[in-house]
Amino acid sequence: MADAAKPDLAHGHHVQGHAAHDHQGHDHGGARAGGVTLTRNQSLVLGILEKADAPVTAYGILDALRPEGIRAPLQVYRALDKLIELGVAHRLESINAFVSCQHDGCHDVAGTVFMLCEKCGHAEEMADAETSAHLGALALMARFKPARTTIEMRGLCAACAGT
Amino acid sequence: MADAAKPDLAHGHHVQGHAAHDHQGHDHGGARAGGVTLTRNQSLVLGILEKADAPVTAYGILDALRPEGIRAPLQVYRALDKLIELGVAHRLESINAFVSCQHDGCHDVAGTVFMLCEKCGHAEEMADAETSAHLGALALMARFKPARTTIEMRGLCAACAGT
DNA sequence: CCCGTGTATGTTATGATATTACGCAAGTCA
DNA sequence: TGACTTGCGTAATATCATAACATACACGGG
Repeated sequence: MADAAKPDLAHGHHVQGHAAHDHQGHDHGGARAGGVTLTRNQSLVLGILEKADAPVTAYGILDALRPEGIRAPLQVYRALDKLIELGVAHRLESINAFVSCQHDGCHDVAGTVFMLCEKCGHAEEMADAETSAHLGALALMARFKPARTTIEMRGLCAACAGT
Repeated sequence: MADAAKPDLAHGHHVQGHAAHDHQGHDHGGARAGGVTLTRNQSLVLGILEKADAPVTAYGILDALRPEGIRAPLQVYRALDKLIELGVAHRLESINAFVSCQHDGCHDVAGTVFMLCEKCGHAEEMADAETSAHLGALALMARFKPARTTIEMRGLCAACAGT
């Protein structure tokens, strides 16, 4: 475990503007001024996602972090779960990959739309309030209580379509 | 199933109202009056999907069809690919499962919305033209050329939410 | 102070989902 | 006939995800 057993203060990543259950045991000594301080693993995983210019698979993250001492899929999946719960990362269901949130406050919006280019792999995230509203209305009509909503379009991005 | 193992000419399943490439080699003797006659494997797989009252995974289908002689995942996946291409089945990306189309002409509509109950497993399919239009507009703005669109809401259905 | 609780960690093993590679059979069509 | 296409069958493998178990640390109550 190299140096992972040593919680040497501050992990670099902090998450702000998050209005969920403000309950965080074990904050590893980070400053956490109104936000949440990520643990080492969470910070490492988020770092990979932010550095990447396209979605990354869990095993891709794992491989990227092996030098950092990450060895098992679970370590990655657990960090991802947390990051997603915090709203700073998203899971792309249709391609089994993950991206960091491109906005700041996605946790609030349920109508997050992804456009995934099948040629270059680029993922573009957008929030569309209207679509969100329509889906909400649709759910209401069906008396369905949505917890998580996935909207993903796969196709060709502007660059790859040559438009 | 019980009586499903008897392929006495005609595979039982025919698909109609489909406007795709009307090209079908190898039709196994089925009548095919304006539609498409499915092959034995495709018909078996579609049968499972139609009989189920919830989405079924590929391996679930495989297990269900072992008595019919289906032995390998690939046999199922190939049939599913074709059924999806024909528009008579859908893949639910967020739960890695498959359903038969609940309407008749889904192949035309890009705005197919699924509501997946996480408690009872029920999948409700609806077509929402407005959502579809909004997403289309969004794509147009981004100059994105969508090929396939996934819209899935997970949560609780009316019955399970106790509303 | 000690202990229960909650969260995070690390490891091993396994389960679940999906595809690649190869060869064969049968229909279509020039 | 021979090239082409579609579907089928099998084996092996690749990819994605979780279960089960044990340890560590912070917090707060008794």
